[in-house]
Amino acid sequence: MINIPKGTKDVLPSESYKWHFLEEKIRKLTDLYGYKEIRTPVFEHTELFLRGVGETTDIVNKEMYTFLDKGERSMTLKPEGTAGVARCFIENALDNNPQPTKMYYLTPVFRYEKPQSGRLREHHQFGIELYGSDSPYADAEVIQIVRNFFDGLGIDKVRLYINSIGCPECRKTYSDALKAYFGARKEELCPVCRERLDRNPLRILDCKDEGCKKIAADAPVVLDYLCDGCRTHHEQLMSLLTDAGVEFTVNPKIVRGLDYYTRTVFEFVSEDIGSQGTVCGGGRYNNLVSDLGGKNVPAVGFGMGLERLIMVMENAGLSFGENPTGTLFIASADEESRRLAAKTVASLRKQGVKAECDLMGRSLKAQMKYADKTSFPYVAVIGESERVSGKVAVKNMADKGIRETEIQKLAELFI
RNA sequence: GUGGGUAUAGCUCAGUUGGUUAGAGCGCCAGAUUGUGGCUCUGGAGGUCGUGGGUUCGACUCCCACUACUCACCCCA
Repeated sequence: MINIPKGTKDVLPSESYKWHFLEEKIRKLTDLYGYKEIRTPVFEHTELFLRGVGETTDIVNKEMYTFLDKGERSMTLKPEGTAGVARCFIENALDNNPQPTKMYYLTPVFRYEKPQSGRLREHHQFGIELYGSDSPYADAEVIQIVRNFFDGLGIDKVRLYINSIGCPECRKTYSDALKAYFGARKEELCPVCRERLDRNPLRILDCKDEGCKKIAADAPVVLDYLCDGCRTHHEQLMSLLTDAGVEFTVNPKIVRGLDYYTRTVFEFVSEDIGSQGTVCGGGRYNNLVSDLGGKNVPAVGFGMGLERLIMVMENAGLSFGENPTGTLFIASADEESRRLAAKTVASLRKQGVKAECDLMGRSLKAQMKYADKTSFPYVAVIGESERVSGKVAVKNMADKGIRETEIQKLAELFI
């Protein structure tokens, strides 16, 4: 018995309609906002993520699915969606097109983590990538897409938190301030944070350790250290969100785990799905394209975890639409009639009617049970008398109503 | 990587201080007089009781190890 790899999930035939439902919503939503789908490979050169996501991040350090291919090249299954898009943008010189470039993706992503509720080794993300604009209007549009999407699904208990972590210049002064502040109280920090002090003091703000939390509460706030450009950007974004009626909470402690972020960062968090409550995370990454060797192209976007989104929706009892069923089941009353049933089904399908017949060699009664259990709304029985008369009764399974018609004209009832 | 919890049928679970052929409900399959579903009834299939050791006359039950699942930390979607 070979079972499923740790941290992965099968989507069973009885559940795939939920994914189709979301994917359909996503395609309509992105079309409404003018975003086109971009598809990039599931694996890339490892180097792309080292440079794109950042070598100090946990994702790159200990969570990547990296392997050597038969040509001894180091490849990595994508741990997030943005780096591949940036690579593609540069490689295809998409900045030569009218800007901005508005893209979305649906992709599996892979991280070697210890699985728990809401955290898998393979999960799926819907992401938005908006390249070419440094305007806060772009940040606002991207955030509004998420809120609009949630609204359309009936999700109301997911809260938006925003922050600005500045540009490399103001982040440096802030980082120095943090080092000074935490450095003075180094002994009180947890061991992990003592390590972080030198490499990435921003992350201390995010620590869940009670002692660290207390100290972090009075730490310098990044928003006080923003340069004029970054502060203006942040303020404009907030007023644009207010104009749009998008509620948000400024949380100076959100930092995010990917190095490429600049200025705006945001998270949409649910309280109801366990400790892994972030359904959507994103922000601005103005230096990613240039860091990867492209031109100086600013960008903003987000990634949304679809498994977590489904958890939120199931938790709230929200609808994924109907699981589609067939329309007409044609049962056969005897062996002689199977051929006519099969021929009739084939003809109906050509005319676009979702028709099925028995493939199990079952009795008529068992065929009826099957049609009932699989929720066919209509059933027709073909037997000796139907073969002779060429007419058939179509039964409505819900109200037992019967309609007579010629076998040849069955399709007319359903078109 | 660090902790806690749990492992008995496809699913949800019983299994009495260790004692013969391991049970239920649901689901699945087949029947309940000859061509009609839902309700009811009857029957059937399906488990090396997570794996490997140990204790014992005897282990699903007690002990150890391993593995898997799960929740939390870390991190993130």
